[in-house]
Amino acid sequence: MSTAGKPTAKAEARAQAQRERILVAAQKCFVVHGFHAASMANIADTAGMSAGLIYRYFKGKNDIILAIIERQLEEARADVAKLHATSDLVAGIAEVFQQWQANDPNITSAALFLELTAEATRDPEIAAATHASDKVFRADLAAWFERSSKDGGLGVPKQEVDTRVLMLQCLIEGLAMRAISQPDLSVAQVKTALERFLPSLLSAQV
Amino acid sequence: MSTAGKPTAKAEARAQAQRERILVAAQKCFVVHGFHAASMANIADTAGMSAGLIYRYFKGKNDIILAIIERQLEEARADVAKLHATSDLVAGIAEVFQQWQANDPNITSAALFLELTAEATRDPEIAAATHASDKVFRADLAAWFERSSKDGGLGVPKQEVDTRVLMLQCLIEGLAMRAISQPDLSVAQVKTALERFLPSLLSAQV
Amino acid sequence: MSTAGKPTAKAEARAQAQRERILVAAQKCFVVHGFHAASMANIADTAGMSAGLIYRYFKGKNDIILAIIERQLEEARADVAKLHATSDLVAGIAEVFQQWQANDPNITSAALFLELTAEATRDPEIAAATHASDKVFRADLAAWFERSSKDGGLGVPKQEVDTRVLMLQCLIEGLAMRAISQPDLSVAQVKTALERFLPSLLSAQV
Amino acid sequence: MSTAGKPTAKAEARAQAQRERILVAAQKCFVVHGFHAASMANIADTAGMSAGLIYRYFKGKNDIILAIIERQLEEARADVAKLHATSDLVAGIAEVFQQWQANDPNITSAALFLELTAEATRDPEIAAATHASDKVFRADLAAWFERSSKDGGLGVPKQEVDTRVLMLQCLIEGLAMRAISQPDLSVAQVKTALERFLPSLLSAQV
DNA sequence: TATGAATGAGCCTTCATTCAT
DNA sequence: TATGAATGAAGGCTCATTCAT
Repeated sequence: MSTAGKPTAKAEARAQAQRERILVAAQKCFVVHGFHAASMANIADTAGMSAGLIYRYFKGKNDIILAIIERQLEEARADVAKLHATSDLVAGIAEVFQQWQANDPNITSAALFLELTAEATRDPEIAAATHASDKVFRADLAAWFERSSKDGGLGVPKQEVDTRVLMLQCLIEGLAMRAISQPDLSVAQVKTALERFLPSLLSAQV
Repeated sequence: MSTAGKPTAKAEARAQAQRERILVAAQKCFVVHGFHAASMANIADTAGMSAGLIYRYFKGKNDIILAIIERQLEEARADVAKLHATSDLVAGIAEVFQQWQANDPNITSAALFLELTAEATRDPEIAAATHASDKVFRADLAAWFERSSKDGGLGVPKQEVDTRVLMLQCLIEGLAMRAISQPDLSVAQVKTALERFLPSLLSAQV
Repeated sequence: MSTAGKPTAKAEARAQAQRERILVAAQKCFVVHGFHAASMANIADTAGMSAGLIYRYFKGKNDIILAIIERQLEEARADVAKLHATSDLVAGIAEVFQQWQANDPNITSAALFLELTAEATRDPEIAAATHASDKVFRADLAAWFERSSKDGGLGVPKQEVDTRVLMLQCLIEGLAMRAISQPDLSVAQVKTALERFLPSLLSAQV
Repeated sequence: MSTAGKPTAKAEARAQAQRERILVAAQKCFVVHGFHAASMANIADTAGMSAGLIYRYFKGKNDIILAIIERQLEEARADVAKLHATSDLVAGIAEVFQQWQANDPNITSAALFLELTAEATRDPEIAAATHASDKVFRADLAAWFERSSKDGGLGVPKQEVDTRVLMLQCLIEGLAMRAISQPDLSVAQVKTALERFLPSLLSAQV
C-alpha cells in the first residue's frame, strides 16, 4: 500500500503525456482538414496510436475541441503576459500576424481560430467554452489597460478601458481574417497601420 | 432547329432561376447548420426540390459554396455602395454588427463568413474565390476612400488609403468575431467605440 | 396535379414492400444470430440491399424490432382466431410446439420470442411494445374464454377467466422454452400432457 | 520441490475463489445489462479486478456464460431440494415469481434465464450445457414426484411422472415470461391460479 | 426536367482480447 | 499474480452522389 502512490503518479504522468500527444495531433489535423473534415482515424494516425485508444483519454471528438479551446486561452493569456514585459505591442501583433499568415504550426492557426468561433454558433458546449474563455481573456486585457504604467500597465482611464479593449480585439481578430483573405498583405503594411493607429488605443490620455 | 434558339433562352433563364433558388436555400442551411453539417438533402428540402436535381445545376457541394462566395461579394459591394449614400458609417457598421449578433438570416451570417474564410485555408478553389473576391472589395473601398468628397468619396490622402482600408476591414471583420464570442456586447458599446475611433480612419487629414 | 395521387400510391406500395422485405430479412437474421449479434450489414445482405437503404424505411435497429413485435402480435391474434374455428386447442398448441422445436422459419421462432421478452427488461421502448402487445393478446384470449359456446367461445365462468388465461399462457410460453431446452421432448408427450390437463382449463364448469 | 504441493493447493483454492468472484460479478452484470450488452470491463469493475485478469481464469466471455449455466443448475437443484422440505409448492413458486417480477438480483433473473435459453439456439456449447443441465434438473424433479410420500416424495404414479413434470416446468417457466410481459400481474392472482391447478399435478391419484 | 430510391464509402465509437510491465 | 494500456475489428449510422424511371 505504501507503494501505491508512485505507480499512480507515473501512470497519471503518462496519461497526461498521452492527452498532450492527442491534442497536438488533433490540432494539426484540425488545421489541415478542418474540425469536421478531420477524422478520428486521422488524428490517431498523426498521434501514432490506434483510434480506439483516443477514447481512453477523451470522451469524444467534441471533448478534444473543448480541450483545445482551453489550450488556446492559456496561450493567449501567456501572450498577453509577455506583452506586459516587452510593451512593444506593434511588434508583438505584427509577429502574430506573420505567424498566422505563414500558418506557423507552433501557434493556434488563424483558420482554426475562425472555425472554432463559427462552431460556437452551433454547439452549445463549444459556445460555453468559447464565451468563458473570451471573458477571461478580456478581463486580462482590461486589467493590463487599467493598471498604472508604473505597475506595468497602460494607465488607460477607467471609463475608456472597455472601448479600447474592444477596439484592440477587433483589430487583432480582424488581422486573423486578413492573414487568410489577403495573402499578399505584407507585414510592413501591417506595422505601418499599427504604428499609425495603435497609439490612440494605448495612450493614457482620453 | 429554327426554333432551337427561343426555348434555349427560356431554358437558360429557368436554369438561372433554379440556381438562385438552390443558392438561397443553401445559404439558409449553411447559416443554420454550418457548411459541413448541412446536408444536400437539407438544402434540397429547403429549396423545395429533389436532391438529385441539384446536381443538374451544380457539380457538387463545393460548387455551391463557390457560388455563395461570389454572392457574398456582390452583397458586400452593394453594402459599400449603400454606405456611400448614407455616409453614416458608424450607424451602418453598428447595424451590421447587430444583425450578426442576432444571426439575422437575411444577411451573410458571421459564422458562415468565418467558416468560409477558414475553408479558404484548405480548398484551393475556395481560396482563389475568396482572394479574388476580397481584392475586388478592397478596391471598391479604396476607391471610395480616395475619391474626393464632392464625388461622394472621403478624400483620404492617397498614401494613407491602403492603411486606412486595412484598419477598417480589421475593425469590421473583428466585429464579426466579437458578435459571436462576446454575446453580451451591446450595440451601444460598439457605437461608442466606433464614434471614438472611426473618424480618424475616415478623416481627409493625415 | 391530377396525376399526383397515382405515383404516390405506387411509391407507397413499393415502400411497404421494402419494409416487408427488410422485416422478413431481419427476422431471419435475428433468429439465426440473435438480436444483438445480427448486424445491419447482415440484414441488408439477407434483404438483398445496401445497409444504408434500410434507414430510409426504419429509423434504426430498434425500430425494426418494434415492427417485428407488432407483426408477432398480429400473427398471434390470427392464431387465436383460427383456434376459435377449429376449437381443437390440443392439436393447435402441439403444432406450434412442433414448429418451435423444428425452428420453422415461417413462424416466430421460440428463441426470438424469448430474446424479445428478455430485451423488454432493458429497453423501455421494447418494454412498452411488449406489454401493450401482451395486453391486447390477453384480452383476445379472455374474450374467447368468456364468450358463450354458441358464440364460438368457451363459456368459462367470468370469475375464472383471468386465472384460466394465465395458466394457458404459462403453458404455451413454457412450451416455447421446453422446445429449446428439451430437444428430445416428443410431440406425442406434449399431446398426452395437453389432453390430460388442458380440459380443466377450458371447461365451462368451475 | 518438496514445498511445491502446498503452495499449489493454496493457489488452486485462490483460483477457485477468483473464479467465483468473477462469476458473481458477471451474473450481476448480465442481469442488469443483458449478456451481450454487458462488457468485460463492466464485469471486471464489478468484480473489483482488472479486465485482463479475467482471462487468466476464463477463456473468454463465452466461457463465463457456460460456467454461469452450471451455477444456475446448482441453484435450481437446491431450490428443488428446498421444496421437498417445505412441500408448500404454491408458496414456493409464488415467491420465485415475485422475485422474478421484482428483478431480485439474488436469484437468476427471468430475463437472463430467457436470454440464455435463446442463446442455446445458436451456440452449440451453450446448447450442450443447457440441455445437460435441464436433463439433470428434470431427473431431480421426476425422482421427487415418483418417490413415495413417506420418503419425502409425492408418490405420483410412475406412468404419470413425465407428463406431470413437463406440465410443472411449463408452468414455472411460463411464469418467468409472465413476470416480464405482464408487469401488473399480482402475486395474489398467481397464487389463486396455482392453488386452483397445481394440486392436479401433484396429486398421488391418476 | 425532375424524382427519390439506391449505393457505398466513410465516420465515430465500442469492446473483447492481448501483452509489456 | 495482476494491471490497464493498447489494439483492431466490427458495428450502427449518415450522406454525397448516381441513375432508372
